[in-house]
Amino acid sequence: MNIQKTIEQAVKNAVAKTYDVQIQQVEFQPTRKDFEGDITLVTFPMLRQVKTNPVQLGQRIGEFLVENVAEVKKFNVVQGFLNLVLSDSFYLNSFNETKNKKDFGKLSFSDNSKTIMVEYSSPNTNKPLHLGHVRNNLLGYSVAEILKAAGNKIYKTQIINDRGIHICKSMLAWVRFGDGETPESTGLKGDKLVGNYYVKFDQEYKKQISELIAQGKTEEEAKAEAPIIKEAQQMLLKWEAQDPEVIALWEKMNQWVYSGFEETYNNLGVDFDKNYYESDTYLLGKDVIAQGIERGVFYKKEDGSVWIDLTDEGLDEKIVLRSDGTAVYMTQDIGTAIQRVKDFDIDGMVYTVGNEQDYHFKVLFLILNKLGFNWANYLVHLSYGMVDLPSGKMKSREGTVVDADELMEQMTLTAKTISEELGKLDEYSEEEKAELHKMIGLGALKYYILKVDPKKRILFNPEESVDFQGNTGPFIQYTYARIQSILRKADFDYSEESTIPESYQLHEKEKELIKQILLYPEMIQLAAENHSPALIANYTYDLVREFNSFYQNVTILGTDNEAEKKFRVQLSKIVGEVIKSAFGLLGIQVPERM
RNA sequence: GGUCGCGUAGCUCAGUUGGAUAGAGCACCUGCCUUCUAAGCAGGCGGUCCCAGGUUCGAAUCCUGGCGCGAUCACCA
Repeated sequence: MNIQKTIEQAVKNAVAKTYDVQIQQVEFQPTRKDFEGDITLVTFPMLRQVKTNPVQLGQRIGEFLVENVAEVKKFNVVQGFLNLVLSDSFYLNSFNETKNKKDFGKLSFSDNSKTIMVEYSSPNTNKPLHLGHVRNNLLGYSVAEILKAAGNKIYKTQIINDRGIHICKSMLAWVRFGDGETPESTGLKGDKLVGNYYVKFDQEYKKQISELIAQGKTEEEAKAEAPIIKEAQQMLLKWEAQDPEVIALWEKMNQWVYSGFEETYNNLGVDFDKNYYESDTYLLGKDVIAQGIERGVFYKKEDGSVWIDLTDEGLDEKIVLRSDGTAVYMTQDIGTAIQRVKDFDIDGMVYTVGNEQDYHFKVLFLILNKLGFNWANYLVHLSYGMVDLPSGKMKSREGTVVDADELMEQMTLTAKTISEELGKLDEYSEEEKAELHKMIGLGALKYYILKVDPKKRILFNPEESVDFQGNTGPFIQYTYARIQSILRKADFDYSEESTIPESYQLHEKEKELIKQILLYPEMIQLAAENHSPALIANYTYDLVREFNSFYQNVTILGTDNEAEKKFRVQLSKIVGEVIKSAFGLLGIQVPERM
């Protein structure tokens, strides 16, 4: 069925017959552009078992394949490389098969599918989302879509960090300096309003620290004794004691933040099946720790704190419960993981969290493993590099962040400017134009971020705007729009089977396009295995580059051969479908015109 | 200091399990809009794949040792 498998078997037969040797591995690679051929057999590895020279071996196998495998039309041997030329009819047949497939490239849920929960975003509720969150969101959403396309059942989730001292800081500053401000009264997005007070707290805190230092305190003392920080700590205690007033304030301000986040998520085009809130889960895990002590996984120190010894694994000792019995981050994550498996009967989880937490997740997975959960083997930390600015790390408190909403706004504006310069959309209404500008602006942003290998860090320079030409989202969207234009202009029925004759000689560009299309299914699998949207992005770019070359070198509607015309329209249509499908996996929409 | 990650063209990035002369985009230079959308196409310029050893028929890729950048090593999250 798979052509490579067919050839592989034939190669084994050829070697067995000619040299009486059974070979195990047959190595293929795509033929380099500078040589004639579609698929190349590398003969060097076989020379260990077969005693001959590479050229002769290639020659013998080549002759055998041409004789015995219908799809192999001819061959040439360059050094130890056997380049095989496949017949056009093979490509035409493959093309016709994919043409009729519904969700070409995607697998549906089956017996060997897994149910996986993908966690991403997971923000703090004390400040707005910034570019770092944008990368996280885009990655998490896209990986979820890719895993789904690879045949898995997916739940998207986030854990919202809605409690703790940082939230109390915003709350306190609002009480102190807020003068009753609300999103309604100021016209500010809720998350922005609350974020302002987080900054305000920090300013006040710093002021008090320097005052105390001026009075003769050490920096450490000043940091601990500043009245405002003590007050925030008091507030946290009250929160934990369920003080009605504090709880009411907390609920009110969190609500502001949530509606702000919702707007950002909507604009970004990401969604979640289930939200977990830290205020619900932060106590989870304690029972598990207690059981773990009995089973000897954890041990208690004299002061009452509980630890796990991971020195055998080359790691350190790690605390899992404080001496006062309260939970730490790790306690909570253990509890939450177990809770999720209970809630959704999942086989595994993907945590989209920055690489600064590599160590944490290594430890978490190890602990869950030692606790004996078999699903612990299916936990993945989707670790990605930080997004830095030329000036260094982004810091919310110091205001050196690229705000998510502003960034999207900016991208949309750039798209608008370019679009208006080109002026191709005169028949569009203002509303349609606005929608398109957003689609293109976000396409540029998303592609820009997703095309980079997740584990690499991104240096984002706000001064140099994201490109709209070359290897970019808009270039790919543009190609899609071009294809749709052709389909609109094709005033004949191209839906049925292509009637291209067996003898048809495929144009080189047509053949390259079909080759690239046929790669799509395995690319989805590869991207799923590697949790890498970048593979999809780069694949799509290659496809689109190939199509544009075809488009500009081969006439599609201009040919007077009807069968050829129909075939080329169908080919264009499939390319469009693959672009749309692949971009869907990246969370990027495609336009009918642009 | 220990651990983990990264280092490829001026810049941003690709490079499958080790394979042929290391590829794209941006920028710069040449051509191409009376013909399917020029956000495009065709071409040019541009490389010590961080350095040094090693493994092998063959290394950007694997191993060892350096150098540089980043992260992490809290009873923070």
